[in-house]
Amino acid sequence: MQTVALERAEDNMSVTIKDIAKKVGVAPSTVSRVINGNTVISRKTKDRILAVMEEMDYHPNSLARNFASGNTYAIGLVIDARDEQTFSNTFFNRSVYAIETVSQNFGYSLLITNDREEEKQSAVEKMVFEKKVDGIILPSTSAAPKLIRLLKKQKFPFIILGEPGIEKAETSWVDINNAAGSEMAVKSLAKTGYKKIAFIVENRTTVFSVKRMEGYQKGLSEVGYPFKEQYIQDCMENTDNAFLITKSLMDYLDAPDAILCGNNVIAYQVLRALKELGLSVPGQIGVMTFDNYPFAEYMDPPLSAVDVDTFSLGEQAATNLIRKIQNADYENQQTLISTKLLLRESTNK
Amino acid sequence: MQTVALERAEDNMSVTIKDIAKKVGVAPSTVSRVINGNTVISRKTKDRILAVMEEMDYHPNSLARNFASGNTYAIGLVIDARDEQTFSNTFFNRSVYAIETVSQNFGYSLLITNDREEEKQSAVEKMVFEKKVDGIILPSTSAAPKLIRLLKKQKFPFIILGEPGIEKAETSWVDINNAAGSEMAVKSLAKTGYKKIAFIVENRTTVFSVKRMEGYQKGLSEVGYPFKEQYIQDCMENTDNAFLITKSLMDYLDAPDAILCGNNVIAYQVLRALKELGLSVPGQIGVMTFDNYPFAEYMDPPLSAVDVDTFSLGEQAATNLIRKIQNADYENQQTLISTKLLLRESTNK
DNA sequence: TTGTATGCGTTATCAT
DNA sequence: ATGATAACGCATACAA
Repeated sequence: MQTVALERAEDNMSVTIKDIAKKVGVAPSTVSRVINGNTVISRKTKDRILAVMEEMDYHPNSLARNFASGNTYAIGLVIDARDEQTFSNTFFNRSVYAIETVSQNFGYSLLITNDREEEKQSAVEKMVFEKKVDGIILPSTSAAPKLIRLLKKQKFPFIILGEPGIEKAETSWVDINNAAGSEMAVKSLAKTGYKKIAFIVENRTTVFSVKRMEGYQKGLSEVGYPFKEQYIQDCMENTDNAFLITKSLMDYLDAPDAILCGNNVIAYQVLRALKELGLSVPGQIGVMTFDNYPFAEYMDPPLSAVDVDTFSLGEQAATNLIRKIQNADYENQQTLISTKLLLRESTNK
Repeated sequence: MQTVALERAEDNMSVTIKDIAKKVGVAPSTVSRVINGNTVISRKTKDRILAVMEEMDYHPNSLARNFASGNTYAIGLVIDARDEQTFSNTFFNRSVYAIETVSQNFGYSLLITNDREEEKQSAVEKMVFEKKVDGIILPSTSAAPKLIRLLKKQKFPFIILGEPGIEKAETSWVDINNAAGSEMAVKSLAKTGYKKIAFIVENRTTVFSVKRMEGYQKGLSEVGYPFKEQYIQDCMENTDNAFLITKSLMDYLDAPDAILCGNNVIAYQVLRALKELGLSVPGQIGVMTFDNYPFAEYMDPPLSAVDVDTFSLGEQAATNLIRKIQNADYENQQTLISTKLLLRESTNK
């Protein structure tokens, strides 16, 4: 009869396993077993229970479930709130999308927290102490030594998004293979015939930037090009600087014939500067950029790009984390996601 | 003594209010009352309890708290997964940032879910049925009649992000004042001296697009300009089309002298097309765009823009939702966020 | 102001 | 394969 369900609904009381049990004539524990499905139940009772659950419009109360089991079935994603930009970062957001997708597939909720300092403890520490999630994904910029220490001490599952500056071998992390990315960029440019390749980076300090510079140098040496200090230029976090940097780069006696850019905005400024100088791309100078979004292919000319698969990045991170949650002995793992080269007009010699 | 805390830690068992109570020599309920702070407790016992909590490194178990109280202290943000773009949408992401900020301030966690269809019920319905959150924020694109009906029937707190197509008056929602936005754009262009203003929209179907077109027409009539059908052009969701659209627009005998664009990418294509046609901006034709990110100010020339404050959007949504959660009688509310005009070179007559 | 007792809905540990 | 029952940690109604 639908009546019971309706009465419940009117009273605004939820149907519980007890109600199901009573109606079917079994013990609540039997109903619980059916729900969890990890015990063998006779086909007959199982079917009857399922039918009644359907009939009474039963939905397990996750609050009670979590409490009884001690799991939250949620993972936490930490956002580095020191710059609001994170959320505006398209690449990061593809990762978030991937993380959400994987979580949902595994039956986990995704909880997002900005890593701000509160009165005494950070929001992240709070998540851990109060058991709000079963594990966390941490951007490397938020992976402070203190936090890492806490997580390890509590044996709290976590994975770092981006190669960390510390404890590289004693933590799990996932990153883009930045070194390989710029190496393949240099090699491709060289193969096309460019001889003097400059690199304009966002900064020289972050791990990913350092890796990219290493890969750049490695690429040069592998194709037998000399490394020139002044061919690496630093925007110092202000991409507007790329405009003037380009102009002065092209002022050198020994000016480059190709420029590799750390991101799309830098590339945009480089193109503007070259245009002002009356230099044709790719005729007189080649331009290649990291990141294939959002404007790379709309630029004039369309930009060749080192494409970075941030979906995979998030996917790997989430998958690894959930494995760790479900298996405490799961070993630490470091993963590098390969980059891909998208050749477009801007490097067509 | 630290000993107890240490033993606990070694056993990997958490300190509970019972432990605190025993140590202090009070009843667990007294400890509970101190934690929740809504009962009057004698200064003396309160201080002793707080001291011991500190000493034993106590942290309330949110699983137990939530279960006992019946609240999750979490709000759900639904993402429209039908396009992965949502996450890549900078404007949307500013809203997310705001929502997270407000939630955290009120002590709520933020849970993000893609609105995909699962076996039988959507992820959103699941959140509601299984009491995973206390309320949800729903993009208007996900506000299907079926879901709205469910939410209302369950008296489940929710708020819609973007003016919904249905039940406008019987739901709470927050949106950008799109109509006023294009109206002020038209008026500003007219005031500058532009006489024939075209409008290239993403589509003609979504509520926000319809509102913008209404505002555009209202603006025209207020400044006494005639409305011409062919001055409204539709990209049909493919912004690349804006390139060809612009070319054919300028082919008319009665070609426009200003173009208002639905977003940055459209504006970029418009600029490209005008450049190819050898038309100077703003000399021969003015260009203005909705949205001030990310490239509007870097364009050549820098683009005037209707700036849309998506941070406020999210802030309002979250604030209203939490009020609703905390006060069941809180009345439905419809909020429109004002737009702002950023005048740059592209409309300098 | 504080203590006692009960219950929240489920899982898990014994039984049988 | 299933039943009975004890937890889980906290909030709260009722007593005192």
